[in-house]
Amino acid sequence: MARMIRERSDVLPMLAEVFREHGFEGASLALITAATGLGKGSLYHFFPGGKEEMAAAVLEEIDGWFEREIYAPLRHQSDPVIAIVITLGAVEDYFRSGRRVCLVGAFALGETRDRFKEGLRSYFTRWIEALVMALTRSGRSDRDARLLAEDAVLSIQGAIVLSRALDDTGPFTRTITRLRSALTGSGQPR
Amino acid sequence: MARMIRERSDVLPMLAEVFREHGFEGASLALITAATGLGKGSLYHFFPGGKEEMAAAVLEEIDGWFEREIYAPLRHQSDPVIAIVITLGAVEDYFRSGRRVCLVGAFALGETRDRFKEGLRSYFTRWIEALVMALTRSGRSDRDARLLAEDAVLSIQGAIVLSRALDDTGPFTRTITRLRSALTGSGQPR
DNA sequence: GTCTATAAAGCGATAGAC
DNA sequence: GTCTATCGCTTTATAGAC
Repeated sequence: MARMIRERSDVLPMLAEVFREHGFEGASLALITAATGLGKGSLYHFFPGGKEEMAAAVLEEIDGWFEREIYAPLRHQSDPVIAIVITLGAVEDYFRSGRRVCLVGAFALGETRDRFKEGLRSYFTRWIEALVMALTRSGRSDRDARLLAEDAVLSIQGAIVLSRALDDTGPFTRTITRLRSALTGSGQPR
Repeated sequence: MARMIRERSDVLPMLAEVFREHGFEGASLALITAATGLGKGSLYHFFPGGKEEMAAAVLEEIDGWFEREIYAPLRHQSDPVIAIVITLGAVEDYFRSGRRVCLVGAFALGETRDRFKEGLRSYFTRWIEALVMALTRSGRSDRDARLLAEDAVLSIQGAIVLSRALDDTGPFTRTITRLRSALTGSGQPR
């Protein structure tokens, strides 16, 4: 009977999954209480601002995860090529090879875009900037690094869309493979 | 006073825009009546199946547009390279350089995915197959054509996501530029 | 074919007991 | 901190007048 939830952060992963699967509008309080096991009372105790605060908290946690697991290694790990390969693998796991939606990307397509504007912009620009840093450290020109980084981030988003539409992880895994070679090679063809 | 709407197809473009801007769940009948100027009575007269039938009809119209303007030229136009360049331009216009969401892509991310499963799959596979046909006709190997086509379609989807998140058409237009060169070149670097 | 009125259900959010 | 009960509003959908 003892509820295992003492902190807000304990429910964030479950919350995130509901938003990912149903979107912001689709994630009803009914679905959220079912997924978290928490009544509305508890939910509003942790998130007085309601659904909007829940979604904002989820975005913040996602942001923290990417900062820690992806951006920081890309920026600071001594060998930038190793950092690229490792974080590409982490991204593949995180998105379950395209089976799992990127909440930030999904929010960018919906009317949620304006509501969480700054969070979305920051998530993508910091990802791109971290990649640019790794790529320039690995010897690329600024211009090359920038184009490559933007293409990598957008390709991952598109790969999720396509893999989900086709219900096939192929597009996502092939994209990761292509990026591994494109980002670590010295600029040759695919 | 004379209402200008005599056929179902007259409302489809307005309907499509509402679904694009608000998603399936977010597109309430209230928003739809406002956007189309039609009362619920008329709406249910044209679409007895309600919102689901409206969305299905919109998807079908989108499918028809792409079949006509994109897939058919890629498959049959005498010069495949010209077909690629022309359809890339049409795609750029259609998505307003990334300002306009791809409804099919957005549906693939949401819970709408299962509801419209066949439509989504068909839209993307036919796009990819048509591109494969143009690329092989232009002299690519089957393997090359397939990888290139999948990458092109998914890059366009990702470019929309990123352009919307950053509120900047740059990623989208750069992606079209990159694809123009990657799909019409003979396989060199970017 | 279009409208208004209305039904029935679900929504997010709040209050208050415990 | 968690629950249930409830409010007020919006939702989809239907009925029936015109």
